[in-house]
Amino acid sequence: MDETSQKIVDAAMLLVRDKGYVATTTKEIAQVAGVNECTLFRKFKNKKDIVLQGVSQAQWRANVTPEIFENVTWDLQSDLEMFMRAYMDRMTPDFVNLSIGLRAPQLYDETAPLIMKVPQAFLEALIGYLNQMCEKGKLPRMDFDSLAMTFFSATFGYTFLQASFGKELVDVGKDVYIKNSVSMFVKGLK
Amino acid sequence: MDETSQKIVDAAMLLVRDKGYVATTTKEIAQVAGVNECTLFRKFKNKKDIVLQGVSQAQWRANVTPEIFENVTWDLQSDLEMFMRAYMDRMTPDFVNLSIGLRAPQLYDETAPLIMKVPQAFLEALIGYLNQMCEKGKLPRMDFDSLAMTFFSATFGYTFLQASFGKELVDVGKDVYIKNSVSMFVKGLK
DNA sequence: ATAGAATGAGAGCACTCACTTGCATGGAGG
DNA sequence: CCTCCATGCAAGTGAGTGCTCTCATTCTAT
Repeated sequence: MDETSQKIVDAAMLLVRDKGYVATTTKEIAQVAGVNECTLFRKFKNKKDIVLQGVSQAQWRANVTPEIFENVTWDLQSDLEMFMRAYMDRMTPDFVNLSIGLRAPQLYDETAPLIMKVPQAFLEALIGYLNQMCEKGKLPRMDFDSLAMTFFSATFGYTFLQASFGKELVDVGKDVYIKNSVSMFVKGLK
Repeated sequence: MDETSQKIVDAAMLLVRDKGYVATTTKEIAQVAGVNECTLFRKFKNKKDIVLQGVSQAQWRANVTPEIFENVTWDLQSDLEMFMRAYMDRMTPDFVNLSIGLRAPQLYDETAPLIMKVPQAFLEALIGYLNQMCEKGKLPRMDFDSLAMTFFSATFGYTFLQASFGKELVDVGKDVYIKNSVSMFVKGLK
């Protein structure tokens, strides 16, 4: 992807994050990208195409990829903290808002599989990890699919709620949240 | 609120749920409500006003009110299950989608305090409950703000993820999820 | 130096948007 | 019977919308 196209994609994603897909106009994308409006349609088929190119780039999915969950130490507490922190450090409020801005019915069918890559990377890594911990004899056999879903929901839920309501809802900082919730999970998994 | 106005509000909320606020047109609201378009502007100031009236009604906030968390039995496992189930039974995918459709920047400043009533009702009830359980000597003293946030995040996160991705993500049914996650919480809280 | 590709400028297309206006109609209450 | 109020109807407002067209300009590679 050439430089101009990338500038256009970046501008589009910023605007979708701030105002949602429908409210984002091609005129404004061009303006933010610093190009003429008709250049958009020389490089891309239409407005939707621009955004679709964006979501397909890992950098616009907060770089949450399977690799970031690889550095495990086989200590349950510190590994679960690493999982949660790896997600939260990348999935900033900006990216939460972007993924909401992408939920317009006009594109959700096509963006959903890409957006889903993010939770999938987390869940597959975590389920794999728990199974290996079980094989190592460090965990009893349990319903790891269900428990991984609980742990990810707790991670995702906090991230989303903080991005949406901030401290107005409950003033619990990230570090405190990670520490307390992980240690409860560890106790609950034994 | 007279019958015609309520029909208009209801139609507007359905459309916002399905297509988002920006993509919802006044022409379509009128059509779904079965009234003439100009009647909308006789009853309400503008399009935004219609939706704002909607969010202010409890029935359009899934009827998640503090009262639904009152029937506690002071048994930790069954009470936590009741909390989670009371939320999930009401907060259907339709309502999840509605609250996303309401997140347009044009109204979010005004809708956020109303949407926030839902998580607030859950969290305040749960924090109060945990403190009382502590006073009764059934729980050790812990950081209940943080732990309640974990439990609500796990509840909200699952609800939201199921509404967004369904079984494609992880095929864990509601009953299994509630049972497994609550029993892990109970172990973790002791 | 020159050809070819990329881009800008500007006008314009058909269409939709939220919202308004003027007038006709119908039904309920005195 | 008459009045009044709610609503329907049709037309129209001006301001966008995504997208296209033509033509001029700039840059780069040979």
